[in-house]
Amino acid sequence: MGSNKIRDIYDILFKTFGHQHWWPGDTQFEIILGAILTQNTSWQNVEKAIRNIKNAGLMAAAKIYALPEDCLAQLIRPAGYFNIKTKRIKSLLKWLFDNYEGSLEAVGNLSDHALREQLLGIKGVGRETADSIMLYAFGRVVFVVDAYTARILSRHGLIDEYCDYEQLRELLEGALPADAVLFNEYHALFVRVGKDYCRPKPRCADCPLNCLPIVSGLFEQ
DNA sequence: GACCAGGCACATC
DNA sequence: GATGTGCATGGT
Repeated sequence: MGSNKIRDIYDILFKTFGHQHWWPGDTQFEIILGAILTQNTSWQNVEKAIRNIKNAGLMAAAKIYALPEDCLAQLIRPAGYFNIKTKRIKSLLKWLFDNYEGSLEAVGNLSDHALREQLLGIKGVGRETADSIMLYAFGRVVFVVDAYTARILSRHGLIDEYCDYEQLRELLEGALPADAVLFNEYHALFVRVGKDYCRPKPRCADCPLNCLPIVSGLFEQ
């Protein structure tokens, strides 16, 4: 029930938008950094922060770990919430260096379950950030749920908008073949159509998913 | 000038 | 367990 619709939505999105080439990042470390920087923040702003770090020649775990907090905060300023994100990045790096000598390769030896538990234990890494790191930095078969996922599926009447994160993740993982490449593409496509059309105030004209009848029922005054 | 963005932790009830 | 709030820059 509903699983065919979930596949149908994927097909429409992929036909409309094609490959999204996610995650936009050159290295495993850059992906992880981006996962924290993009929390409740547009990728456009994150790119500025990443560029600052690269221009300073600091895009490496050990270099960021050694950097004073106020320096890091200034570099990532364009990404917003820069004081909090500085602490989150530092806490992730402290975990990485305290437990794995700074080696992401060593982290990669953890089982899916252990990796997720470890990531969720880091202050500043919640479920979406952990799952983004799992999927996009480590290629684990985890569906990354975000605000767009919930909004889009709820506007198609497939879920309650305030559906629990884990329930929604299980729904998607159950409706789709367990394939990291597919999960990668689908999450990126949700973000793509969400940004363009499925905003809090919907912009349904020309949206390829065409949930206008449902949405107008929900939002008309 | 509002609205919004690829969340999360923490306080309070 | 559910709900509310602070965190902050930058594009539309």
